[in-house]
Amino acid sequence: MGTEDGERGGLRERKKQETRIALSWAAVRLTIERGLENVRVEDIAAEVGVSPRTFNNYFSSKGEAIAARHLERARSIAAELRAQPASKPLWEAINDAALARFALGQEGDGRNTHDQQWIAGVRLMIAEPALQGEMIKASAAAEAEFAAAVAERTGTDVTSDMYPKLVAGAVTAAFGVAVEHWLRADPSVSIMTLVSEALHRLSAGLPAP
Amino acid sequence: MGTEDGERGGLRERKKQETRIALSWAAVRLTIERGLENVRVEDIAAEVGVSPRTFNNYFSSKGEAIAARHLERARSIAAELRAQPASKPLWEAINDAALARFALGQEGDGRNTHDQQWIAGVRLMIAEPALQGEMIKASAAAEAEFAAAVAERTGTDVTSDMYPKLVAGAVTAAFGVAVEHWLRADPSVSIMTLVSEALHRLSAGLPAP
DNA sequence: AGAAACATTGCGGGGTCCGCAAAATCCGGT
DNA sequence: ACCGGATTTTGCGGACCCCGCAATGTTTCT
Repeated sequence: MGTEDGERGGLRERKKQETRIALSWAAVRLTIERGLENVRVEDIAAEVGVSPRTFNNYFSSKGEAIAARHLERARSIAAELRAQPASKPLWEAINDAALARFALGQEGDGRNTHDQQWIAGVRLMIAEPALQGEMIKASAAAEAEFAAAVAERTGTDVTSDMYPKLVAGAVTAAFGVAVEHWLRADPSVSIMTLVSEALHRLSAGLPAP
Repeated sequence: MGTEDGERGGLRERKKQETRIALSWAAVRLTIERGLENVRVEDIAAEVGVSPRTFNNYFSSKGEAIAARHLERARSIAAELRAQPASKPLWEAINDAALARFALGQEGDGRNTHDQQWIAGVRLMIAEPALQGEMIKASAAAEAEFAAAVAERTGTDVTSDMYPKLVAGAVTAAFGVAVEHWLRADPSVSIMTLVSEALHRLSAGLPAP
């Protein structure tokens, strides 16, 4: 019978990704429940049904497993930027890409468990010092992709010109600030509003208010 | 005989700081020589003449010890910003503060061993993946101080207004990009030129070139 | 089906980091 | 100048993490 996988790359690759994501989510979930210090690699592996040794084949540390969720989210923003029509002005495209990806808890009516989990996860990464580094590192990784997208869009060169990385760095910082404020202060203001405001100020040259 | 310390806080505190700095430099030096994987905590402690256990009283990891140099440098920029006259416009003050602190290898004539060591240290932190996180984390820590300085100067509030953190984040990113380009590409261009250019672009709203 | 490629697992070791309690050192008052 | 409390340093022991290696499955290709 014909192989009816219908998916790219073969079944093997697919399963790997599933395991990877499952491990990552398990790490987040357990850490939210018990705190980072009370979660051993053994527990995470058990939750997914693999050996502890296998966990370390996927992630080189507990922290990396947790930050992997964040990394993927951040990456998707770069992808979204690439998906924006080339005719759009850069800052407008950035804004639209961000808004598309920061649409959280908007759809449906709060029944979106994964978003909830993710928000709790971000809170965690901000709170636990041991995770802050990992989250920042993940942001930096995504920043590189974002810079590449900006370079492509503006016809500049990532290696010879500072411009793309400058934009990527500033935008990443803006996202971070917006998210942090959103989590800390009143949740009444939507994250999207804050992100838009931050980006707008950036593109205006951050004049003193 | 009279205690002729002439320094603040007592002799004890002083010695602690010295040990701390000595450990940090030793960590940098050894890692440059042998690579991170070939340096154990034991070696660093031995170099300074303390027990391995003591090392961990000062730093909670090897990486932190190395990044401590970077952290101190970054902090000094925030301090420099505070030292700028309040009458100066914000962006001018930021630029001047940065230039004052990025004056490297300029003075004297290359006889400045500590600057050389530091440059090599930064190269290291950029190259070794295990150290990237630490360096970024240190940058983030300094960023908070920078934000406080900006808040003070602009009369904004760090907790309620995004502005100070936005500026701090963007500026930190700009420093990072400038340093990275300086290290990677031709060392002919001075770091100060690159920093100024990056800041100027930022304050102009990062228009596509 | 058979072989090659790849993933998972167990084992073992080097190393890090921390808590704890004893020894060494410093500081301030008399 | 000395003593008592406070602080630091140190050694020890333990829990855990992370990786290399080699054996053992499992998928993919021909």
